[in-house]
Amino acid sequence: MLLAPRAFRPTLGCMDVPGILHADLDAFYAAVAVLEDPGLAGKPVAVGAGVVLSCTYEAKEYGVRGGMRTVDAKALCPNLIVVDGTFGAYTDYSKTVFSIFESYTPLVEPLSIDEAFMDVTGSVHLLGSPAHIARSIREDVKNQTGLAVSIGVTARKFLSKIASQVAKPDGLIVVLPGEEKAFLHPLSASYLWGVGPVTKKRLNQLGIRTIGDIADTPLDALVAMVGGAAGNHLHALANNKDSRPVERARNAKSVSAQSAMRAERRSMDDLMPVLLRLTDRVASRLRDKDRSARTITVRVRFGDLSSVTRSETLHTPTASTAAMVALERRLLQKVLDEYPKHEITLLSVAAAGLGVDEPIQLAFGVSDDAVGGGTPQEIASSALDESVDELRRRFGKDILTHGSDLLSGRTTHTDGLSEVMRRDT
DNA sequence: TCTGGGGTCCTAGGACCC
DNA sequence: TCTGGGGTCCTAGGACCC
Repeated sequence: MLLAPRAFRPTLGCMDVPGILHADLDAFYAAVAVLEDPGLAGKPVAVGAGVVLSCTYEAKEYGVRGGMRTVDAKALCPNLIVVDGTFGAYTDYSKTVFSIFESYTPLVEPLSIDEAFMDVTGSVHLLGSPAHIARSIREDVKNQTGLAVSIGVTARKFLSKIASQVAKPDGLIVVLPGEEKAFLHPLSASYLWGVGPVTKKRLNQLGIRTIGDIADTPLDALVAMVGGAAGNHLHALANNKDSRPVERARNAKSVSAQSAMRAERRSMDDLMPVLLRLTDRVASRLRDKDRSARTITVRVRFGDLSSVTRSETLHTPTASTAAMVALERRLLQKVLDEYPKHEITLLSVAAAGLGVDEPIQLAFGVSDDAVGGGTPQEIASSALDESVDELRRRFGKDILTHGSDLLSGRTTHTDGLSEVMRRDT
């Protein structure tokens, strides 16, 4: 089923062409490490401190895998060269690769730093068949960066992603219409997006091993096994149904930071510096993007790897380190009180319910009524003065001291606001 | 087999409102 | 006052992905 990429066939109509590509850089971090230090070429190399983020195919031959502890990887492969993953070249390579993608179609959907979907259906009449385009992209990436990229070409997103996995390393697989199920059904169920260790085990217990087995299982039986959403999802994919379009980058829905630590019982005093550091990371990333968050979550992982989360949703979004830390401290205190003896191995904070920064919404939200003409800036300014007065009336406090920050879209005022609203509830 | 950090989505129960 | 139905929001936990 491994098809050689075909030559450009102008007779093939657009509608018949499988026009969705999934491109995945091979062993990205490790490959970049080798490019940055050519002395590493041909050697078993792993990138990562503590755990293996990525490793070369030479290392994979020894059984080294991503996610492994580096000490375990060394045990498998004594010659393994471990490179600290902190050098900053990754994003440069990634940018170059994505700009190559975008030179073939504007419809590029990034999945991560080293992976993307592309819909090239609209480029076919200019650039040739999708298979031809894929081959061309692989050459461009190789020539301009030295990296190998594997590509799957089919008519559906999930299928192209599977095809690129099967194509690795440094390969190209094209699955033509009509041949999808023949390609898909013999593959292990774990190739499907959404089948991880737990679901795989559950399916195996019922004798379901391949994607074809899933396709042959009645939908209601599948739903009974793995739940409504997952059951419907897997059943559809196994039958080659996936109508999701390729979409350009979406905005993130949450921002988080975490820090692992030695298993030890820790007090609030021990944890506060960590909490502050993590929160500052999250809050400043929010501010950089001019966004703010409503739901703040604290997660604690214990020595036995179980974990608990505590969260709270504010009335008003915030991007202030101080406001977030104050809330997180309360949530963390709850956990410490509830689990007085547990050792703690990880602390994580997350901010979700992200909105565009509130000052902008506030300004234009009230500018419709009660405001006369003027420049946009003037309209926004008088609208803001009104809202500020309204808030002062409601809360009876001088909570908004940064009027100019409001206008400039900074978040300072939301800090005071959310703190007042929190006390209020 | 549990070793890091950053994410998404789903489920299920409870509170609350109409 | 009790009961029922329907909808939304919040919280907590879990699976999965790169």
